[in-house]
Amino acid sequence: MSRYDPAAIEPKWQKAWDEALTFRADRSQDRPKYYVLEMFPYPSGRIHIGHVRNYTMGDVIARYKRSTGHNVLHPMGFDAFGMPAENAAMASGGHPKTWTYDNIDTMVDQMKPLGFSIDWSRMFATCDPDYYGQQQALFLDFLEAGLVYRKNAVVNWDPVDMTVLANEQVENGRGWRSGALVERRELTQWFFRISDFAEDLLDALDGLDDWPAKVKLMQANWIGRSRGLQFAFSTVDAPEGFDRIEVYTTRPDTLMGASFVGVSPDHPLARQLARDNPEIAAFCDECRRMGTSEEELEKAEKRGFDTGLTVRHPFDTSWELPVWIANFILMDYGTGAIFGCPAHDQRDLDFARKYDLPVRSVFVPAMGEEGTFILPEEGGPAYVPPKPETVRYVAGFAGGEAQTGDAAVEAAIGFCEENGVGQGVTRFRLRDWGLSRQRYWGCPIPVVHCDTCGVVPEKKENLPVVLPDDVSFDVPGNPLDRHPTWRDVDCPSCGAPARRETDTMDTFVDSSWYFARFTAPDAATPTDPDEARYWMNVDQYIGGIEHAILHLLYARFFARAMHLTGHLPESAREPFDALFTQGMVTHAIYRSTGADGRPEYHFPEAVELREGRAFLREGGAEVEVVPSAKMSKSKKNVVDPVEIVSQYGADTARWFVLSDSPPERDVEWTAAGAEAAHRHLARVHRIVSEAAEADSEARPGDEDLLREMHKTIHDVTQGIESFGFNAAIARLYAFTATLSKAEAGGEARRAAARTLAQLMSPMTPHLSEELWQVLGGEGLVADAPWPVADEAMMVEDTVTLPIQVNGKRRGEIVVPKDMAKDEVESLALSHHAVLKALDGGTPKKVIVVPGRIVNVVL
RNA sequence: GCCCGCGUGGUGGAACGGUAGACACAGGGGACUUAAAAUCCCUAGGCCACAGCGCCGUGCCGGUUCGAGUCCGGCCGCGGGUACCA
Repeated sequence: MSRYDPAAIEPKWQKAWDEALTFRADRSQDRPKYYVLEMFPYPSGRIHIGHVRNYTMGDVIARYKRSTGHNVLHPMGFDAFGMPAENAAMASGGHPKTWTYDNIDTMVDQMKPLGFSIDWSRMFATCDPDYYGQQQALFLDFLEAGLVYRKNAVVNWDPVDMTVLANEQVENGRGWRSGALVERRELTQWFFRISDFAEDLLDALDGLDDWPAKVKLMQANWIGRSRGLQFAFSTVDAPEGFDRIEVYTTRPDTLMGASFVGVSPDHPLARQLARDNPEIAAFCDECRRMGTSEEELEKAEKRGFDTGLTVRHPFDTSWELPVWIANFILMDYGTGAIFGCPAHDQRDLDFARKYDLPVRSVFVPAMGEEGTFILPEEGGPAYVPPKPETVRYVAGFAGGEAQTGDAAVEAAIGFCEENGVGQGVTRFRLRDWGLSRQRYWGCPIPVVHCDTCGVVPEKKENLPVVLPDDVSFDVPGNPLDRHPTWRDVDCPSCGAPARRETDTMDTFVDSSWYFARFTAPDAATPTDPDEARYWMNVDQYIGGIEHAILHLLYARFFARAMHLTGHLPESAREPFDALFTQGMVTHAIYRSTGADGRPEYHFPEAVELREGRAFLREGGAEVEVVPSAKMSKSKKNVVDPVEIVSQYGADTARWFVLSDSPPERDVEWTAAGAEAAHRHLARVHRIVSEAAEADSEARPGDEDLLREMHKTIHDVTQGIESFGFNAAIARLYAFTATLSKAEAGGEARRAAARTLAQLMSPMTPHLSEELWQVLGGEGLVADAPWPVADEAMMVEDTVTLPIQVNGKRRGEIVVPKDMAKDEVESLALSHHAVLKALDGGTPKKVIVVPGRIVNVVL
């Protein structure tokens, strides 16, 4: 009997699958199709243990679906454009292209030994001119369909490096390289009209039954449908053209609590005033000296500037409100102007207290619920109850005195419409998607700027517009902008000399349609209608929760836009039927304090674990253990999958990343856990090999073993179907133990062993092929039909029922499975623990849940 | 700040509202061995009068229920997202 040797068996079976083209996505047979997709990786350089977990989950599904008779599409590619390649070029002088393709080569070499059932013939990278050329064709079609337009938008501008910064490149309001204070600068940029689809993107969430509820909720909140009132305040003594200030509010019922009007520093009125008031100009400039991220804006100290102007309250023209410019009002949302009601908005209250503006409550808690309520005007916090809650209006103007916020809002809108004060409108928080990036390593936007014709789309026959190779990164900024010749082209319309657009596309564009391209990666058009109709939708999409909003929303928009432009069928407007979001792989951090008092981190290899404590191998000093931290190179708590595979084999790595944690949660990688997984696989190898050689006599334990086998088939199948991989694996551990201890004959043990090998095959495909062969299975286990549990074989005759007294467990009884309820009840009542608790009395109530529990209530 | 999650033994975790701690790691004890490794077996939430039909226990406080880790409300801590990181 040979010992378990993954180094020998894994390459052997990978070769066998390759030669048989086992995992080619093939639609020649008339079977149902199944498309499983894991979010493709960014080619950072090396695969990460998190990738292993992500792709193993997809692989389990892919292999399982193959064995249940599906034509499976399971592709892989690379999300290859983006900033890290340019950063690497700046740091070490290479070229983003070489850096990226070298990384892809390395990562493919690292992924293949893991034995994923991927159709590698479909692989592409988004930086392949063939892929981005098709993306440019999509852009032109979207442009023609009116789905793209240009407008001004603000970016983070580094005034020293003279370059645009990403939000993550802004640290505490300063450029990460130059350290200069970041400014906001306006540029003309391209936008996708995603907001036109806001309602549809929101409503269609209801149909996504196999998406996590939390993701749908996050998307719904992001899209943010709100019902409110749009109206105008008329101004007093304002500059010409500013007779009215349009505002939008979701709480028109609080109009009588208005205490000021606020406008964004980017509001036209603020800009107009800044022209001849240097103080206002200075204030607005200061507000603009801030990053563009919502987080930064929201967390910044709320500041304002009194313009000296006033507006009249719409219900009482003698009531004047001051107009302030405030740094927390976004020009992008609503009309860029609000009215502040400090009593019912904490932010407005903070603002009012800071600048000594009036506070006036509009409503108070409903009768009988006041408790220790303190009015905001008397020092209490802003009173902001949920809108469905009933409150009592003390300064209402529409609807009853006691009503819910929702009812009051509707009544207020109705009142305002009747009196010509404003209109009820539905708005969305979702903004159009700005896709322009002032960077080199991205998909060029295929348009030309001509002095006579304006913005002219490139002709499709001239696609792809290819990135030039001869660029340098020795100075900051976009190399396309300073390239000597690349910009110079003839206008596609009039033929006169013109300039190419040098902005490239947001990398989210690249990842918004790759799933469609996988269905026909070599097609001469973005998709092949026939292939798309067959393979779409993605039946199961798997990826990180960090993509819950942006990537998934953009992809949903793209699928709609691709349908409108004829690239996807109607049925693929919602491209991902089921979504699963997996957790991270974490690892302990080993930390000590260096001579300079700063933390020093140590690689796991440098540390020895004894009795739960950690010591340096070198010198033996004890180090601190910080458990379950996100892996990061700087903290030195990374685990290299290549190391794990060479040490234990791919099957061990695959088995372990699935075994210890539910897939949606984080999993902590521990060396001891991997070791144990490996020992278990070796044990399985030995037990199965023994079973293969056992004699063929029938034994009394046969029936027990086979019943356990059918129960295992049932549980493991359920586990895989419901993403309960860890539970499926726990079941397989138990069944292995049962098999090893079984007093069963050779035939039963071989049947059990064959089933075990098969049930493990999605997780440990190489070992399973090997065992399948040892047991004389026909062909490849990868091609064998999935076993089906025989329900009749699973039935147990008796069941153990816990007996509770007042909800506390006091004993248990073993009864026939189908015993009548009253019989169970009388049996339970004669249980000694119950008799003692009753002490001669009678129970108030006896609850019998058949097959579950008995609860005696005294 | 705002939106969304998560919190259970020494550790990772299991548990259709129904026996809390399955399965595994680390620990303890034992078998085999000249010895070790490997393998196998047993044990294992805490507390106590140390073994009982005992008490306590799923981040904290309160509620619903015959029964709550699970549902509801409020807090605390950690993580993800926050529109130019992917």
